[in-house]
Amino acid sequence: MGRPPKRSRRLPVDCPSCRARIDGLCKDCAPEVLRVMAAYKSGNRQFKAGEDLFRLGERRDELYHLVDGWVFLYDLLQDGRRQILHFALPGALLGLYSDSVAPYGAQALTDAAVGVIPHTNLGPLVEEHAGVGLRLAWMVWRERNLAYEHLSSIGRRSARERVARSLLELFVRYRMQWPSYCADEMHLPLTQEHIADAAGLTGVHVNRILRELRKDGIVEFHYRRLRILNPDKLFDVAGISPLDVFSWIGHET
Amino acid sequence: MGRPPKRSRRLPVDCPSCRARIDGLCKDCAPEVLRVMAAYKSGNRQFKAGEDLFRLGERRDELYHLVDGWVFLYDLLQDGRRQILHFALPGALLGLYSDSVAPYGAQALTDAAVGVIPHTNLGPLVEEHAGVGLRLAWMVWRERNLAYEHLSSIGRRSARERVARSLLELFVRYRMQWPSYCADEMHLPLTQEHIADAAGLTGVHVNRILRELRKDGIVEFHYRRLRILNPDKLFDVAGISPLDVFSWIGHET
DNA sequence: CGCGAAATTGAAGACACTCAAAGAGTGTGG
DNA sequence: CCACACTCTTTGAGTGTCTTCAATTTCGCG
Repeated sequence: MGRPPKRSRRLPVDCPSCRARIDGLCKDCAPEVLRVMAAYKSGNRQFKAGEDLFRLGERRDELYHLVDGWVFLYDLLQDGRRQILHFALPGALLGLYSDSVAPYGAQALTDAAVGVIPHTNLGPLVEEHAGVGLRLAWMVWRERNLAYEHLSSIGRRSARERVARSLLELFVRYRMQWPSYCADEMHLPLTQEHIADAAGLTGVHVNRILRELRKDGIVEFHYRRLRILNPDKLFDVAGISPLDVFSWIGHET
Repeated sequence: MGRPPKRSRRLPVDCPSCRARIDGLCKDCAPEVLRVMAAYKSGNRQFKAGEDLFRLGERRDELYHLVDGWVFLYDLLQDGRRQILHFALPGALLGLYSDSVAPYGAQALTDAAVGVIPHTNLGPLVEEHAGVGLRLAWMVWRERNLAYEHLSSIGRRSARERVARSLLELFVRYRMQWPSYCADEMHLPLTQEHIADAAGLTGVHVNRILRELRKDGIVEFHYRRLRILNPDKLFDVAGISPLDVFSWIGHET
């Protein structure tokens, strides 16, 4: 089974054991910095699966540091069409800068836990540890690059390529969270509709594409279980070079 | 005529007169900070229209601060399909972080001028002026948001909506560069093919959409001349609230 | 076991694409 | 200054991918 060992969704009490250290703001931080970061947090917060962390157009004066669970960012048009912009994994920064209106919503796919940092603390935090500002910029920059790739996928690729790319991205990024874990299968807490809304397609059509991919022995995604049958072919169908994945996970190349 | 007064494309000699102060790294900086920033520059550089600032997959160890001219970022697939990711205006940061491979190319649409900041200077710069790190993060964050809106447009909107949105965005963002300037017409240094590649459509289809929009008296775009005939209707067709534009230009709402 | 949400399949139609050719505009060199 | 070459734009006809609508089946959960 690809399912990771069952963990409670409670927030870790202290930063040193926090999973956001794998890829979040605190990655590679000296323990001393961790203590400082903790000082700038105003608290923690839990969300249930399906719950909105914040909605389109809401005001927020805090930054969420996702510590556990899956969250997706989405845009909603007047008539109900939905576009999923990003799937956020632990370590992601979900809030906003400055006291402005949210240009997108954020919804929990699983139970989720976040650390809360008020915006007003951001200035002083960066003042005290200049490296954090750069780290912040770097994280946002990586998200922007992911958005750009996503753009390229939706704008210029066929449905088959798009679906393949979505699954591949999710698989690779998830696997980075569990470096020691190794399997061709995982629990992916999405419906086909989520994939469709991320890929700019309809649920019906995603279903047909998945049928093809399954028939071709490339990948299976069925009731929240994702299994990679033929990785090489998957990269091929997605039109992606294995080298590209380094940019998803923040490696230097 | 909407054409701005003819300016030479030479780089300003000193920061205080640089146009990147309108919306770039240096916006709202104290004069003292400007002097410091200048100290971290390694020099300036010029590019001709049509020239690549850098190509997909190239390595760069410097950051470009666009000072004058239009540049677009693009992705290129194996088979030649092109996706335009972003149109950059003066003030934009074009380089990369860290010594990594460029995930996209950048090409000048007009003659362009940039200030060059080596990556190795970034750490020390931020060390000296912590605010710059935050400003950096904020700029990238805004670009990410623009990418998200773009994503939503391509993924969920009709060709008509997409083209309208592209033109509207370019018009509004350009106008911000010339706050005192006011006209319903501008020189837009793009072909219909550029619009198509940005909107995820073909040039032929963009042409048909433009014909419709012209016939409906909403907007004209013909041989690099853009004219807004009916702003209200344009917002309407683009499916955009006038309030949304604030996020494009970096205003607080 | 039975209910609701998600997945699956079919048939018909729409929107955008491809291919192809002609017309308009721009720039260059004679 | 005009002519030629080139790029960009425009238009038509036919095609294909993806959508829409609707019905049925499967799955997870109480």
